[in-house]
Amino acid sequence: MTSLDAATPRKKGRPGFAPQAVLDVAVEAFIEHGYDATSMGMLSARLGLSKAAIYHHFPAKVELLRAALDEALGGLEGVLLEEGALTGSPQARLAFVLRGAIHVLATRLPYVTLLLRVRGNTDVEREALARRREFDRAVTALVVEARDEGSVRSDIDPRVVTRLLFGMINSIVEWYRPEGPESADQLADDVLAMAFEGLSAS
Amino acid sequence: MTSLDAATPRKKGRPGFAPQAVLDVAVEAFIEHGYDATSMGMLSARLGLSKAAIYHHFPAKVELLRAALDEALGGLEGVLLEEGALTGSPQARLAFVLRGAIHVLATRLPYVTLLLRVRGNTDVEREALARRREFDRAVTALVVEARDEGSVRSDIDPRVVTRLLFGMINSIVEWYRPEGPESADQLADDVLAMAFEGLSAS
DNA sequence: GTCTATATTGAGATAGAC
DNA sequence: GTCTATCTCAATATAGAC
Repeated sequence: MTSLDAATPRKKGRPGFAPQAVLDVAVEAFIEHGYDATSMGMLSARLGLSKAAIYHHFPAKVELLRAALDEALGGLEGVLLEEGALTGSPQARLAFVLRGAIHVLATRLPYVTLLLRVRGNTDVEREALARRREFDRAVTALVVEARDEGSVRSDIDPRVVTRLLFGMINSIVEWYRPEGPESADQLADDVLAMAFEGLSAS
Repeated sequence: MTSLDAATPRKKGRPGFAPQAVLDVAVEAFIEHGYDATSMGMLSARLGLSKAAIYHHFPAKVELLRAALDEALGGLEGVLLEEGALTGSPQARLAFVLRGAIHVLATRLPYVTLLLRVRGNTDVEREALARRREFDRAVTALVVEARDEGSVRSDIDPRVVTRLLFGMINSIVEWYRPEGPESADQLADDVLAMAFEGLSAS
């Protein structure tokens, strides 16, 4: 996954690269330099592969971006379909979705990191932002439900609440490293504690 | 400031552009497309000015970036030097600094937005990130003081607390617009309420 | 499936006239 | 202070051999 030897074994004889290996290297570079500032030449150098060979796996640079963003969005959207997001009290469902989002973020860190850097300059980016907005809308709806139920404060606009919640959650990509001391579960505990109870000592 | 007629009046006869007008247009473009992906040609088109004329005001593209980042960092660093950041209880000083950071963010929105997009690919960016880290360190020290005082929860690592706080605060640049309905003071009230008291209904 | 070689476009920056 | 014209280099993408 991180190295040159492909994760998926090849079907035929040739050694070569799995598309997944190419994608992972590309995502790493996109995060480091930004999508636009990353040249196919840089990818080819990192892969030890010619530019032309990359075009064999992905027909255009933007298809690498599309595949990566889809990986992130699929994960987030999947959380909304899980059991815990559909049954239980609004507060419990909200907590489940936030925890799920943190889990996706931790397990698909590079893909989500890239998603959060996208600004909507190409069609692929705009489609991704639209899907992301749809996800946020679903979470805002949960915040509204929890507020109506009385479990969440009602003195702040639910959209602002949702934005601040995801501001906190999304910022995790800036510093969390899976190989570090903190597990994804511990991380989620800390974030949910800060989100629901706040900074003040109880 | 936002338009073609310069803010600072020219010393000599020629009309021309104030450097500040060039900078503001550049920052807008850097935010929209990213620094690397913004070409001097795009800036020249937006300004209605030739590329060569831009080089008259700023000797290189990266100097535009440097000036913008300095604007943001100067504002944040200034907060730490104000009266309220130096006197009072740790909790009060922490709240003052967070409120001040939100105020800087709202009043220098484009500059801070750009600062938050910087990834450290050039020397100018790395210097900016170092200054930003120094600011964060100062805030972390305040969190530690407030924790020792007993006013801030002690079950989460102060560095994690600070990162989550600024994750929330920094995310404001993604959606806050000064011309919108919410004033900067209201915004700060909401953010501090969420930060200190959390999402749960009291 | 990978290579070398190349077509074509646009980048940052400069020269020198006005 | 601004212009046109241009230098040099690197970008995406393709052609065609192996």
